[in-house]
Amino acid sequence: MKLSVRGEYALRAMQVLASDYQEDDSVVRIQEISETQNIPKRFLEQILNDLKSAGVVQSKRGVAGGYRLKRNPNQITLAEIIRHIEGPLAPVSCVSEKYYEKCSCPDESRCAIRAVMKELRDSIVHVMEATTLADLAERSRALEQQPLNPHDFMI
Amino acid sequence: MKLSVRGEYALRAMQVLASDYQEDDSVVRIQEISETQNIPKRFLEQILNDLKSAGVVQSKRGVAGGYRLKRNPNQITLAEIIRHIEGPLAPVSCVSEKYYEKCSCPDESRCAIRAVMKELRDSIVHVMEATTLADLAERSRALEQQPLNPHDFMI
DNA sequence: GTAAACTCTATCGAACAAGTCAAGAATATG
DNA sequence: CATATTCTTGACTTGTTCGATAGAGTTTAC
Repeated sequence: MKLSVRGEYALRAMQVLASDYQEDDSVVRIQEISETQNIPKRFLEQILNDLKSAGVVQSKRGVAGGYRLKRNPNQITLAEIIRHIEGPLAPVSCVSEKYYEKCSCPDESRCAIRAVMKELRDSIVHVMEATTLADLAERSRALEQQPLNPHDFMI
Repeated sequence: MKLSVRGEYALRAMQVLASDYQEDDSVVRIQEISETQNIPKRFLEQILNDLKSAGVVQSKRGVAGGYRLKRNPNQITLAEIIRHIEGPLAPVSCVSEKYYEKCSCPDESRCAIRAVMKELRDSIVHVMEATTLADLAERSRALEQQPLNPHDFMI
């Protein structure tokens, strides 16, 4: 049920771009993201490139180059990012809406596990579609202004 | 966000044992599970063995041998099975209750992504802890009695 | 005692994940 | 125009996991 490191990096990078998003053409360098987020630069290059082909970000080359979101952060959901980087959100592909594949069980239409997995899928998709990069940026701003919460050290 | 095939097989096998569960010592042969569920027999052996060390099932050797649940199906949740076979249910380990690990982000306590992942974790855990093998067996019985639903062919 | 079943350990190939590298193309700036 | 800076592209490495197979051993019903 885990997100890959790749997917996690993608979300972190997109959050940076979202927080930096402005209507003009300002871009953020890979290196800057890499340094502030502790993400290996070469690896991040790949990820941003994927997201470029996916139409999530756009890039500008050369000295003052870098990356920026292609659309307004409130138009980009976490679901979209993860689907591009990781594939289906569904825990098993026989309940995936976008990447459906038949499974090996004897009768899919009467499979109780499948019914439960459908519920699970729905709740995962619900969270991921409901959250946009704009939400993320806003929450991030809110968290930055709060003092450190000692509770967070006690997980 | 996917379940491994191993985890899926584990759930399917446990569902069989749950449907067959009786208070006496009756067991189900590996081969029978393997055949009805289309699971490679040798592979299933490994999985059942894991679940035996985990205390979920018990085995009986010899001619009339096989496997059975060690506890009543209503005492075994899907969460328990998956945790033993796959590890953490949490999408990232920095929000896992049972397998917490620090992540590489600059400030975990103020990480907006982490906050969202926590919500996601909670909804996943909620579904998986709420569902027991007894629930699964019951739903399975209910589904078997229904006629085929044409809607299921239109996913 | 023997055949049927599980037990345990080892191994395998393929795929995938995470990360690295190098050579190339575009561009702002002096 | 030269150059340093930055993205681009694609290949490559290294380690791990996944799914599966194999074989020798153990237990038990009959």
